[in-house]
Amino acid sequence: MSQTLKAVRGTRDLLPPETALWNRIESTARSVFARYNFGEIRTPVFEDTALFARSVGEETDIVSKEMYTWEDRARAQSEKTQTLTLRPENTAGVVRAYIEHKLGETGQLQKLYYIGPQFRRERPQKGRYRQFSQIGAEVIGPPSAGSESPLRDAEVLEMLATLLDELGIKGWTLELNSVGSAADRERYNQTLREALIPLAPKMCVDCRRRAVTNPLRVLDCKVPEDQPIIETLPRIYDSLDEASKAHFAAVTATLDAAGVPYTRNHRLVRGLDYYTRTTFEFTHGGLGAQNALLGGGRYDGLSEAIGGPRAPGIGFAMGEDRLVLTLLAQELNQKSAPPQVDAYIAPLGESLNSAALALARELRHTGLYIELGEGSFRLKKSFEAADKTARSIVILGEDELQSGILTVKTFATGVQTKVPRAELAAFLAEPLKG
RNA sequence: GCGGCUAUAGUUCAGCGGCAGAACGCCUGACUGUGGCUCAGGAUGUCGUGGGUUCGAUCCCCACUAGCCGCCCCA
Repeated sequence: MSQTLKAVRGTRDLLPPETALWNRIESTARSVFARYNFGEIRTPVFEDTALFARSVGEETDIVSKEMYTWEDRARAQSEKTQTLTLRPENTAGVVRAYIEHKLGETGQLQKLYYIGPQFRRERPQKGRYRQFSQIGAEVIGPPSAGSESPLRDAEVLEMLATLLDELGIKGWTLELNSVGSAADRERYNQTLREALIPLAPKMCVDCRRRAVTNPLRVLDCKVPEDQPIIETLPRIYDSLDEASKAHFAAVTATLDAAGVPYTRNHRLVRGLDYYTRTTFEFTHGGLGAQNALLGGGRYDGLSEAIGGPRAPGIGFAMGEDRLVLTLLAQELNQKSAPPQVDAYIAPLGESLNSAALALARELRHTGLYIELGEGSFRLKKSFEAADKTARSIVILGEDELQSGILTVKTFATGVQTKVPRAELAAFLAEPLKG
């Protein structure tokens, strides 16, 4: 019994016409990033495992159980084996590249974006795949370049609001919080742990476990009965030092001035260890449990954590798969787009096939979108095929070839006319006719 | 990693312990160089994979695989 080979669990093929939507999303993102003076960075799909362990955090689920990791065998005795990992996210790779290429030495703020596949070995669900694509950007640089300024946070958030609007995402929400410095966070963790000692026994089993293992995660609990208790817990804002409070106030004031709507979410504590101060999520209903379109935040200590110079930064990662799902759901109610193909060339008889390709070549060189039929088709079949794929049909029979005057029928109007070959391209290029 | 639901035509899905079904799509013709609307006809398939029960399994049971939903976590 031969097994048919299939895409492995959690991976999938993207086919037309959906790939057109992916391209639209990516070109929109590139266009917005360019206007904000971001340049593209492309880092390797795999990296030394230590990079992720030291940046994302040894204890996070991502690193402890979701990475695709393998031992790269040595090819020579002098070569050491290395433990490699398919990147589970891209910020670590970008910061590694920033350090490796000494971009901090330029003294300039680095504004970098990426679009590409990431890999996590999670249980697949709708909007969650083992190979998934993220669109992300990072603003990073030495403090002297202004990399710590709350203006940078606000600008990134304002850019994201612009991007989601230009993509046509309706009804997004920006949720904003601050987790403070690494020290603030540790202090809060301790405060929370203590506050939970008397409360945890009244909460769900997961919270009882989290109260000990990872108190911050209690804030994410969705069990309705636990909500009143969670509301009484200390808020992270009260554990922030004055500088972090001031930073957060400046971010919100700048957003207010720019007219970017947001809601404060005291419970928004992100899972990756490297986040400091500002953290945020843009969410959208209709994605089920995977309601986050994108998430991000500031990571002022990340560069140093992986052996680089001080290089504060802020960035985000957007789930491209989820953008596609959201846009597809929105477009369900809209009528399908008209065919992009300008004309379908129908040769009448196989002897006209070569003349048809020559004509198609001529028209395509003018920039027209042309589909080429097949001379063995009966004209009726050519019409049926043309009507499904193109806005018009160009009939190429012996008469047309001899006279140089082609027969063109426009489907939208049903009008059929004779057009000299020299005028054909111009005729087809007019939207109302072609 | 855990729990629940699901798997039948290209697609969306019915179905039943005893010949494999519908709609849409596809093909052919009515119409020999004219599509859409209509009418007539046609083909859809290892019923996810492997085992078991049974005279007989697409149906019942088990395992596996995959998808969906939730948990964990996260984009």
